[in-house]
Amino acid sequence: MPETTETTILAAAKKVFIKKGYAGARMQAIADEAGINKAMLHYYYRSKEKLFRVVFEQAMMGLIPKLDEALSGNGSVVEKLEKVVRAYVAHIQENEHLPLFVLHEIAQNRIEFIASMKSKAARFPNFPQFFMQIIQEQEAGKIRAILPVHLLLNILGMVVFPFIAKPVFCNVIEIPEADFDSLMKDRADVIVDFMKNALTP
Amino acid sequence: MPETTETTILAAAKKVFIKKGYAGARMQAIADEAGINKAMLHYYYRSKEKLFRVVFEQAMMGLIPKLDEALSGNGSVVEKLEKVVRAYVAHIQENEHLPLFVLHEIAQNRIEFIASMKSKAARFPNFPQFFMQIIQEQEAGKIRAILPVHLLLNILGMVVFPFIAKPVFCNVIEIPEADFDSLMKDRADVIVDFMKNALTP
DNA sequence: GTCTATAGCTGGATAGAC
DNA sequence: GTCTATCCAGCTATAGAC
Repeated sequence: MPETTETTILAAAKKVFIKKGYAGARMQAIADEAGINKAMLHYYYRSKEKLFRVVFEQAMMGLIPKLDEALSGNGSVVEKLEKVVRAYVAHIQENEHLPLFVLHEIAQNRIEFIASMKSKAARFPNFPQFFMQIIQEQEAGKIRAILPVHLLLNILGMVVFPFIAKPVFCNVIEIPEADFDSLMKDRADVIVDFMKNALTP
Repeated sequence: MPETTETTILAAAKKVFIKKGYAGARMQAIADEAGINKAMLHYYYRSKEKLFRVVFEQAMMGLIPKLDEALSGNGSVVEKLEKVVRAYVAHIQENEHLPLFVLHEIAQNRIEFIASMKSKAARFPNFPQFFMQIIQEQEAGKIRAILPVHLLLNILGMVVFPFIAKPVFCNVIEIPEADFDSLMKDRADVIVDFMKNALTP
């Protein structure tokens, strides 16, 4: 990706929006971060709203296709979920503010995102198919009974929560954030282990 | 609690702040919600910042002591965690925007909250003690090995995540929010079951 | 205590020179 | 394309009448 002014702005906007949220972000802060002038933001992206949409879309694009990559193919349910866990933990560790950003902005329903997302995303996960596979393995006695939706929520919850709760958690439990980070290095392994135990009949 | 103007304002402020976040909340919106005038907000609470602090503090007070209630006493680890799950699921179901609010605002570190919180909270959970109990039960072979911090994160993740992710989840998976809500009725049972299977040696 | 009116500022957006 | 200067709406906060 060449470093044009346009891409510099976008990178700066990502940083600021994802950290502060739409309402908390300031165009001035984005301009400063990009090392250029406020007017340029409007020259390239017209408005705060439009700039935000680009940032948000790209943020989602970094998440949704990862699910598809993990869930498609022909591994077992546990193998697929293990892929989900590892892919997300790794991705979030490199973008720590990302999940909270996405969750917060969607809760504000600033976005009617699914329509635009599904059409634009190169890959989109096939949930009905995956859920079916879960049920089949359960009927075959390979994994314990649990509604597929709940299983997915359990996994995603264990993956995502620690990162968005880090500041609260460190404060309440009183451990330094550095210690927390080093604990998180094993995070994927711990989740996979926990999941396997929970699902083994 | 008598319905004075002061309490009316606070209730309105809770509603607006928790739904929109600090940056997204408008004093006018709070005034409207309370059915009174903007000037009154300042008369009673001086500034947006000060009003926010009261709201935030009370929000945290609704969460932290619940942990203590569940973790103190003399049940087993699993029994205590089951209490945590049931208490939080119930509480969040009645305050659906609460967790995202707390997580988002703390991530913005608008709050150096632990100091003021620990001194004001009537009950504050004793984590070292609980973690010790976990280790003891593990050494006694009663539950599987897992670092106490990770275990707690797993449980809280499974509890909190579904509620904060509801809008995303419903959009991506394409199920109506009403269906999701009815799924969530069993949520506590599902988590408890999953946890027990994961922890049983 | 409660209201109306308004001050004062912040921040998104634009005009216009270069 | 990039900058400076500026407009104007929207917001917090206050003054002042009742």
